[in-house]
Amino acid sequence: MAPSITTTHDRLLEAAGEVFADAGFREARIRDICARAGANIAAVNYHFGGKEGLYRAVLEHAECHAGGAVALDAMARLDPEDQLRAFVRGFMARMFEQGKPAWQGKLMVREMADPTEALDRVVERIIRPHWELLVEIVARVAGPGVDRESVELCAASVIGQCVLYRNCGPIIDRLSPGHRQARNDREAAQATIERTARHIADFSLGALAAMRARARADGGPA
Amino acid sequence: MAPSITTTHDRLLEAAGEVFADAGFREARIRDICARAGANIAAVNYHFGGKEGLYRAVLEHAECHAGGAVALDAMARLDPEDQLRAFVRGFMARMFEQGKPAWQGKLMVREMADPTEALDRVVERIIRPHWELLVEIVARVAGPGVDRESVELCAASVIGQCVLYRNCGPIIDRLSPGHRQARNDREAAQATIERTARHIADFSLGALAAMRARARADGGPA
DNA sequence: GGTTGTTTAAAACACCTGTTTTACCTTGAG
DNA sequence: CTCAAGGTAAAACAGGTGTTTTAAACAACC
Repeated sequence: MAPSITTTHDRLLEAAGEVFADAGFREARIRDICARAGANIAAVNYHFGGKEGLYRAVLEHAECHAGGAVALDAMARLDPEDQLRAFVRGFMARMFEQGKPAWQGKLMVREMADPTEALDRVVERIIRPHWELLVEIVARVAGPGVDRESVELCAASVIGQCVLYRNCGPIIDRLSPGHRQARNDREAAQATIERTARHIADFSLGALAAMRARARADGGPA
Repeated sequence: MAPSITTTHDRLLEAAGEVFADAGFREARIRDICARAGANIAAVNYHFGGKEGLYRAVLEHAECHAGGAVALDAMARLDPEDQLRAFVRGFMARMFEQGKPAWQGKLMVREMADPTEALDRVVERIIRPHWELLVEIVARVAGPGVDRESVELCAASVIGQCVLYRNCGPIIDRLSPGHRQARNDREAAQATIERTARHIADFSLGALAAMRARARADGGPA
């Protein structure tokens, strides 16, 4: 990181965002963060009171830069099906992209795999908005005949498919070599993500269509 | 653990199995393992050469007790659809059950979330057999018109849905309170697992049916 | 210009965790 | 009984990590 543009406080925040997003809270080393920020180790304690304080600050910072991802309005004109496609694509992108906008997604997934003290805050501020949006979309796709519990199970199914690729990359690479995510080739990686997102959306839409049809068959004539 | 029934070597292996399965390799503390085994800390190094050696020994031990879970033969008489249901139910059970038979499943999922040096071994000896079986089942359900890559993506979708509930329990509890997994009430937990497994199987079967229909529509007339 | 409060830097600290050492105990053969 | 070998126990060790201390550099103000 360029140590010239901002204050130590801000450089620390920036560097911590990257490191926490990539390594998670526990595996992140504050010596590493400080090295990237060109700051002294004691600076973390001085400015943020400790590693946890720094993590909380990064979360707050990430919340501000949430962007318009969690906006149903932006997709209001789309079919529910296309809304789901857009959601999955956006969700996947957030998990794999590089740069600041992706922090939120990565931190979210990290907190899923390995919760910290800040779990409640992360759930309420970051995860729940995404979740509510997805549930809303799934409910529309599934149609009115499907009860809330089933809708939530379906939403969880969608999330599960997405998260797998983030958390189990090494195993997927070994099991399904053709799917190897070219880590260095940005374009190839992007294409793989795109393809995977399309599969997840299609898979889920197929499932939801079946569920809708079944609900109609069950509930309609009754 | 009862320190009376076996040798220190075996008690250590037993205790390590539990702790590694529940906490994962990194989070497991050998002091904790030794306490459960009623053994001295130095015993780990004496008998297994270190924490990693102990982990490898546990894996070997778990491989022997694989049981007949990875047997397509046992389900040969079922429809492919019921084979998938059986697979999902068995997979979920392995991840959540308590006791020795569940080690393998838990270690497998742990290695997914947080790989160790033994990843290659775990993949080849434990994960791949399950994977090949699942791919085989999915291929049958999807029918001959679906290519291998799509089948593998679908298999990954199934696994992703299952693994989510193991790795993201705390978040699911918070997002979907109705689904709360009663940790202490064995029966309620069992019922929840059963219900979730049924959902995952139905969801996936719906998706695969749609995919099969589409493949037939695309490929048949062509 | 001196003083005061803020920020930075280097080192030391305390804690946790896997490992090693050292001595002791138990056992079984000769 | 003696002694050698394998196993066990307690303590010390070494490496890494977050934190604290101490002093120095800097900036703003009277």
